[in-house]
Order: sequence, then structure tokens, then C-alpha cells
Amino acid sequence: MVFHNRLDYGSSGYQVPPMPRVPSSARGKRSARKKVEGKVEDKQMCAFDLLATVAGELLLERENTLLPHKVGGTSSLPIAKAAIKKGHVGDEKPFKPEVFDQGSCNESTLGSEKQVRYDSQECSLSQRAMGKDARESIISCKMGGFDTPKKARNGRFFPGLKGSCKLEVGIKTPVQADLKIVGHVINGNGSEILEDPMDVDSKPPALISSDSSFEVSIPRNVSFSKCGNEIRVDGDDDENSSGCTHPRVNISAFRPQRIEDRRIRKLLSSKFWKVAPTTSKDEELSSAEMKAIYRNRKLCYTRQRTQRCSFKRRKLFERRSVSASNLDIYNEGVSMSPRLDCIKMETSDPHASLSAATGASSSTSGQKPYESGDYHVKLSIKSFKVPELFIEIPENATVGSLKRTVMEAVTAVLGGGLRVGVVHQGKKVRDDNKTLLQAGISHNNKMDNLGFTLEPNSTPTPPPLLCTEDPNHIITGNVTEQLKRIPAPPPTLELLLAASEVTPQAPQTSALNCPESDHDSVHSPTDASSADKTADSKALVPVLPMKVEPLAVVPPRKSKNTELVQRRIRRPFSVSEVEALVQAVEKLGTGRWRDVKLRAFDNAKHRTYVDLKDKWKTLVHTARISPQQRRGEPVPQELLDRVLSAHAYWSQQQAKPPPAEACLLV
DNA sequence: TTTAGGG
DNA sequence: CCCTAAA
Repeated sequence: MVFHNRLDYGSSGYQVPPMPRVPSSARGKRSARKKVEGKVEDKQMCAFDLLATVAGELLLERENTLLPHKVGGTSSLPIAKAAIKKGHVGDEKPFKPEVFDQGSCNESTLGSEKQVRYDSQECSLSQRAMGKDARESIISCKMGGFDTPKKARNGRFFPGLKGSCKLEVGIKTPVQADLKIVGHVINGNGSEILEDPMDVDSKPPALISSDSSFEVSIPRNVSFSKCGNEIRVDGDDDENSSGCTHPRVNISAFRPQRIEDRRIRKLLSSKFWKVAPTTSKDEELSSAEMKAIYRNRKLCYTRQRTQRCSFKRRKLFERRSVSASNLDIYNEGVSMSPRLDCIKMETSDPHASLSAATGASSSTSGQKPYESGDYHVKLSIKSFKVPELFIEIPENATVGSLKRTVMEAVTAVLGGGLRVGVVHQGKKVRDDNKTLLQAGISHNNKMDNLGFTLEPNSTPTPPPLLCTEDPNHIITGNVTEQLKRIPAPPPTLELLLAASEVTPQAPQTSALNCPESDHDSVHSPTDASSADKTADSKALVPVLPMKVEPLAVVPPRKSKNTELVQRRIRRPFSVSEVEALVQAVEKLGTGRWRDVKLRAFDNAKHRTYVDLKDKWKTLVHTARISPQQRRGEPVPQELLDRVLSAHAYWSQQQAKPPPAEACLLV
């Protein structure tokens, strides 16, 4: 039986596939993994992380817009121009001062300081006004933490960028971050808005220590802001976050610490992983590659500080999100989070800001009416399709396994790293600098002809398909094998775009809507034994090898470094499984995991003896801690008691009498 | 491949 | 769950 379907995410029940989260610590084949030093908690969007992103953005900006003396021109930097007000103070002003268009900048970015003007030393991140100087200052300010980022200086990451300036970072939500690098913020009338603009030259930039305590302790939704004379880190509990009423942490209190190369790499790599999962960390990234990577990152600005995704939601997203790239997709527009109400796409021209409003947009009613000319194009992406998924599976495989298989295939596709393409009236809009207006996409236009595409990342090949076996998945090995060889479909996942009108209640569709989590269809070992499918499974194995040639189009570029292995999906042990495990261990002891596996989990292909060993380990631990500290599906105390006694018993049986069924109880 | 442990 | 050193 061969399925060759077009899966329609969103409309057919499959939402954005909740794929196993890929750890930021670039998992890959051993060779590759080995090079990863330390792990990065990707859940911790640390300042560095952001900064690294910023750096990348800057790098892009710089190359894109600061072409020697070309700046004043009309071309490349509509953004910057739009943000720069008149009366440039700095020396060489690359751009012609223009009236700052408020519309292009939201309150969240500028705070109450409207009508501000940026001079050469300052800049507001986001593709906004950034002079060369500003750009150069940013990096170091950020990287302020490390005095000499080797990598950076070696020209790999931020070639030529150095200097110092003030940094103001507002991490409002995981996906909506405001980065503001400020040197001097000046009023339209020339007066400084910030009381104590840090003197870039005379004063050392605020150092954001690399101290781990800093990183790990800062929740994603924290925000750095300048308050008075110090930069504070505001814990944001989703409550107001304005003013200086929050518990503060004076960054200066952090001892500046030299950041090792390793550290930087770690951070950067995590970023790379997010966007280009297949990029080996040790791989030398060319400037071009860097740009490509960062190009995928867009900062999202919101109009109000209060608009932020809850931390929890973020967590969910991360948990369920497939890989970096996909995550990015979430972050950048396809997300179904109702809180992500404003997504700006590659443009900063107020007239061209494309925002996709979603459900909660209502809660953001605070947005003020667009000023004349400041039209927004509202879009709602209802679903996207994944064409050309090729799946082969025996007729007597279970529906559950089929779903899983499909899921895996999709995961493989999406996990490869995607970028968004825009198609308007049948034509692909390649010029990212074009405003929507210029592209013919305006608020009063019919969006019928507007579409998005998910394209394979220029970078590498998608990570090998995850192979999650399942007891029910009779032909598991086989199918998976097949799938493994299926290079990511020539993808062009089509983003079906539903026209302009956005429904306020835009379904917060569960992006997490996993197709029947089919969980625990896992046979309890007990059942498994009786439901002997083993024989069948073998008999069924013979499946016509499917032709994958047509799909094997994707050239295995950089295969060596890109063969990243996806982490196995997490499958919590059910009580019945625990029961079986306990029983087996009671009988076999704790040193014969293979036997335990064979005895109690022979049919659970996804449970390896290592898994069982690990589970036992955690069970023992669980049994020792207070019930309050336990998490997950509660395990009957009775079982835990047995775990302890069995563990105690077998711990003493130093010499584990081999096959000699020396059983404890039972 | 399995075990045993640390991460 | 992952990664590995050892056996």
C-alpha cells in the first residue's frame, strides 16, 4: 500500500507538526556532536543569543546597505532612511535625514520617546536606522561581555564590527524581541532623551557578563531596559513591565568575565542550530552563509509592551517545534499563537509592513489607528500543504503507525530548515527590499494571489529522519529505512494564504495538535507478550522497496557535516510499562538490561535496553524523592516501593548470577 | 553489543 | 534521552 498524498496541514487535522525538539546543542553524528562543547539551553534566550542575532542582522544590514557611498541613494536602505530623522549630528552621515516616520516604529521599540532622532552612535536594531558607526558600535557593546571575542574578531562572525555603545535589549516575548542599541537618543529638537547616555568612549560599556548565572536566570520574557542611570533587567511576569518598579538587577553587578572562544561558539552555534540545524558548528561559515542564516531571522516588533507571549506558550512551542528552522517559522509568522499578533516581514517600511494578525489581536486593541498612509496588510495563513510525501507501509500496519510514519516523514521535511518565499500573482517576489506596496501588495488589494512558500534552506540537507519504532509499527524498520532515504521532498511546502481579513478569533489552532498522539498505543509489555505480533511483523516485512529515486534529487551537499541525527522523540513510560519493567528487574536484576528488554519489552522497539536502564535509574530516583517532587504521570507508590526493594536487593547481589533465574520476588 | 554512568 | 568508556 503506498500513500502518495498531499498532506494538508491545518485543514486535515494535521497542524504544524509537533516535531520533537531538537536540542540546540547541535546534535549530529558522533563526529559532529563531539565538537559541540557544552550544551546550550535553547530555552534560555539569553542576551547573548539575542545579541548574536543582532550582530547577524547588523552584518546583513551593513553589507546590504552600507555600500560605500551609496547610502544616500534611494536604493538599499529604505528602512534606515525612514527611521532617521532630520538633522544628523554625527560626522559622516550616511543617510539623508528624513522625517522620522512614527508609523515605522512602534512604541515598544522607542518607548515613549517618540520623534526621536538617531545619530551616528545609536541605532535601533531591527532594520532601522543604523549608520555605519552605529553598526560598528553595536557589536562590541553587546559582545561587551567579552573583550575579545576571538571568533568575532577573526572575521568569522562579525568581521569589522567593533566599538562600543549602549545596549538596550527588551526581550518581550520569545518571539517578539526588541533590540535597541542606543548611543544617544535625541529628541526631534535636539535634546537628549536619555538622561545619561553612556559615553561610548569614556565609559566602558555596560558589560553583560557571560556569567552563567546571568544567562540561566533570565527568563525569556525578561527585559533589559535603561532606567535612570543603570541598565536593568526586568523580570517580566506578564504584568506591567514598565517603569522602574521591577526587581532589578544591576548588570554592572555582574562581573565582566572574559568569554572564551568556546563560549561564543556555543552561543553562536546554538543560534545556527536554530536556523540552520544542519550547519556544523565547526564548519567555517562564510560571511555569505552567515548572512543567509541571519537573513532568516527577523525581529518582531510589537506596538505594546504588554503584548507578549506567555512564557508557557513559548515553552510549548519549543517543546513541540521541530527544529530550529521550524521554530523560526513559528516565530516569524506562521505561528498560530494568538499572541503573536504582529509579524513583520522583511521590510521595515511602514507602508509595507506586512503583519499577520492572529487571534489575540483583539487583545491588542491598544494599537492605535494607523496613521494616514500607514496601512497594514493583514493576512491570515490558514494552512499549508506538504506536497509529495511518499509513504509506503504494509496494509496491516496500524493506523497509528501510519500516522506516525507520516509524521516522521513530515518531520524530516520540515526539519530540514526552511525559509519563506513570497509569491504574488503567480510570480515569486524575490526582492526582499521591495516594499509590499511596490510589490503590489497593499491593504486594499485582494490577497487572493498572495501566497507563501516554504522552501528548503539553501543550506544543507535535512536531518535524517527520526526513527521511532513502535510495537505496533510492524514494518517499522523497513519503512523507516525507506524514509530515511527519502531526501527532503523537493519541497515547496505551500502556504495557503487566506485573504486579507483576519478573524479576531482566529483559531488559536493548536499548533500542537498532534495527530492522535497515539501515545501509548505502546503495548504494555504484558499485552505485548500476548499480542504476539512478532511473527507477523517478520512475515510482513517484505515490502516492495519503493522508488525513491525521483525524490533523491537533493544533492547531498556537505553530507559529512550535515548528517545531524535528530533526537528521538520522548516517550514517557506508562504505568504499565513501569510495571513490566519492575517485574522484569525483580526477576532478572539490574545488570541484565538486555534480558530485561527481551523479556518485557521485546515488542517495544522504541525501548532500548539503555532506555530501560535509564528508566530504572529514574524510577529509583523517583522512589526516593517526595511525592511532591515527582513529575509526570504518577507512578503508583506500590510500584515505587517494589523498585526500591528490588534495587536494594540487587545492589547486594554483587555477583549477578547469570541466567540462573535467581529471582527476587515473583 | 552491552553495561554502567555521567550529562 | 544522549554520549561514551569499557568490557
